[in-house]
Amino acid sequence: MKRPRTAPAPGPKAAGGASLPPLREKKQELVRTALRDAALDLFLEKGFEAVRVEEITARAGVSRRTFFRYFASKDDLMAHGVDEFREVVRRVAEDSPRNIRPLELFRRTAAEVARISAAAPRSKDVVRIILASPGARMAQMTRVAAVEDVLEKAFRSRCRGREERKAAGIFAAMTLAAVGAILREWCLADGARVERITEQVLGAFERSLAGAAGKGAGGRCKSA
Amino acid sequence: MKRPRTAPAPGPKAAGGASLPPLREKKQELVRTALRDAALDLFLEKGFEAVRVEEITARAGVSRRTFFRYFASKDDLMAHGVDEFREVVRRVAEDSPRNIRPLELFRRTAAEVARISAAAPRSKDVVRIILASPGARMAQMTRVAAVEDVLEKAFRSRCRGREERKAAGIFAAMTLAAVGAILREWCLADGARVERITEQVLGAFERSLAGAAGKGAGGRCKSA
DNA sequence: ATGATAGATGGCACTGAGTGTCATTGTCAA
DNA sequence: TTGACAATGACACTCAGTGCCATCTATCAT
Repeated sequence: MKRPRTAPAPGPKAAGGASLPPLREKKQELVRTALRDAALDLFLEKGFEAVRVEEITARAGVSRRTFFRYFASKDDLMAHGVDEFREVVRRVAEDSPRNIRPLELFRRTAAEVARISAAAPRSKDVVRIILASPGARMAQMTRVAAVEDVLEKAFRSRCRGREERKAAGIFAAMTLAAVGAILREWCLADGARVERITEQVLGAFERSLAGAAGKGAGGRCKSA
Repeated sequence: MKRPRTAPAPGPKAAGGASLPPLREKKQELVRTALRDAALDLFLEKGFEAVRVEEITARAGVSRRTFFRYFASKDDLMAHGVDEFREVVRRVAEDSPRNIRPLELFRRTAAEVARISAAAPRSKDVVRIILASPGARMAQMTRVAAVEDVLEKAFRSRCRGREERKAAGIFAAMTLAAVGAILREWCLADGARVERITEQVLGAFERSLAGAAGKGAGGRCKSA
């Protein structure tokens, strides 16, 4: 559990876009990736929960204290890049016509977030770790929840009535779950492109939603 | 974060359904509810993250060590009764005709889980705490994830093709998100019955899904 | 170049969650 | 009553996370 006692942390200049001397920034990035690579390797070897911060820092060659200047917590390592999803989500919502149906916004957002996720460094390793360790899954979800709130707002503005806005949260959760399903299949499928998997999963979902007979294997039509 | 170092814990006879002498069981239940009530009150007063276990045990009149014999963690307090959802989900799936569409199973499961949740002791307080404290929300999600896995299996058996089964996870997440939305509205709505809120939210969602003009307020028909 | 400055690191001590162990107390059944 | 066993409290311990400060190093003005 997070214990947000007081201030954020002194640490490296927070990487907050602000201009920073070149060599310093280079070194920061070096330490950050060393830490992250060491951690991901260890998570793959021993499972997320079995790895202590001390082991990570030992492998990366920095002190325990320095670790917490780069990452807020062990969980934070699993959430790398998740924060930028907030912007992605906002952008997709803005770029989409104002009057598309929620289901269409769902499709676009899920596809885009999945695309970005898959392109991130060591993305398959991250998925593998999450599939293997419940703790890692939780660490992810903690961060993803913040994205869900932004997503919910986006969906709210696409729902017509006051009543229907209450369902925006369901669309938001659907979207993130779809991303999860896509990434999982993409990780298991041997070398397929994300775009293909995305169409496959999203298509399957929409067919199941409609209840119409799909073109897929074993698709018997059975009226409810 | 959970650190599952070794064994579960010695503690009270684990409440595992096994027959236990009457007086012992009574006392256990007394301590458990004292602990839970004290915790919930404190969470409402100060927010989930600001409450230390020590404060809870002080108010309940037991030692710190005893707390961890009744609850695995502070988070565990927020997940009271969530575990039984697994059984509820299984039961709903079994009681439903084999050939209903996933969307119908979604509706039935969400409605039933929401009904059970609302009937739990102090359920509105729990929702209130979750709405106020991000940490409490996470604590819930951690446990709910286990239910999601059971739910996913249930949905998988309702999806026709091998391809469509890949979408089962999306239905599972949808369902739990719907429960969350229902409970939130139920908590905000003044004294309305859960059943009414359930119909409202689920109906709104399905209308939004179809994109057809609903009967609800402000439902203009707008073709995409 | 050189020295002042600001940022980065490491070490240490501290809080708080969670766990193992054991002596003590209380309940139950014979 | 007494022996077996469950529950409790006290203590010590591990590990995550944080504040503080001394030290080191890159940057920049002179």
